[in-house]
Amino acid sequence: MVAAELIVEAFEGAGYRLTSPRRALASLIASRSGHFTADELLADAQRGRRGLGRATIFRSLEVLAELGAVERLDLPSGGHAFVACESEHHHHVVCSSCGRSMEVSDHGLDDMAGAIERETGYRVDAHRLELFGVCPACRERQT
Amino acid sequence: MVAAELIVEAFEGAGYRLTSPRRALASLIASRSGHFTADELLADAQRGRRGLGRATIFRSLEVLAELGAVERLDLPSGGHAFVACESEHHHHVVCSSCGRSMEVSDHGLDDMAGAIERETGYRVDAHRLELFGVCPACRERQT
DNA sequence: GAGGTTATTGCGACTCAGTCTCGATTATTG
DNA sequence: CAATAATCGAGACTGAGTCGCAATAACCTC
Repeated sequence: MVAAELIVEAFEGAGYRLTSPRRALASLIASRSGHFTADELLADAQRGRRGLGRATIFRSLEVLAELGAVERLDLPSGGHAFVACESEHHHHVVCSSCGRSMEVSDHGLDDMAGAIERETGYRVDAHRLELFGVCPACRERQT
Repeated sequence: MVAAELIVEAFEGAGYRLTSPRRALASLIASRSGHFTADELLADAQRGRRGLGRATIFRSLEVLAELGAVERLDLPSGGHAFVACESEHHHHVVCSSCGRSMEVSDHGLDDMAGAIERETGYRVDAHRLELFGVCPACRERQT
């Protein structure tokens, strides 16, 4: 859950026009906790009878991902989802039961990347770490 | 690059029938270094005029992924690819220039997962780490 | 505030990966 | 060798994501 303004500002700050579809999208994203797929947003948009086109959603999500306001996740199922982000470089733990996610800080992953560079000779440019598990609330409910 | 036998044995050991399409697939995979997509294998199969059906390739790859003989990668582009694996739990560095990949060992990722569990309260069941960069050979070629 | 410029939108057609169905085939077991 | 059950291949199908294009609307300038 992230304030809609953060997303609006991301567009604005990067020189994109502030259109009403983009505002609508921002508030849709803000109203979601946890991760969401493009199609979920599309469904939300139609339910709230705001006319948000399919293509627009995909295009905006792509822009937001580039700007770092949103991150694309690869679910274990092979599907794609998104999460809204606040901080710079980070990773997510996502709950496989309720879909909610939390950001986690880097925890020495950079050191690890360094060790791997030395070990393999590769120059490591990018990494992706995704953690899947069960959040405290769901754990409690399970027991 | 992995011996075709390893893959054949994976099928065999898990009680799957040893059919000729599966053998063919094993040798196609073995003949590849680096990662490959299902469609690349399909193309290979047709070029070598072995009749391997599309569905069969997907099905077998799925089985192999379950058996751990192959791992599914999510490329930064959003596409999916596979790599043949030898060892148990590990991760890959993949070269964004030539596609070749290497396995890397765990390097304290488990400790990290533990730290994250303590920090967030999540129980972490699975993680995925993918590293992208440039391999030594390609680095040399670049300069 | 009007007007021009240009980004953005939405629609629908399209692509492409991956899945499903089902009749035909074939590895295994005895 | 026959029976059985897994597997195969072809093609129809699905669903995510993209593209082209004409219509619209932000933003800038005056």
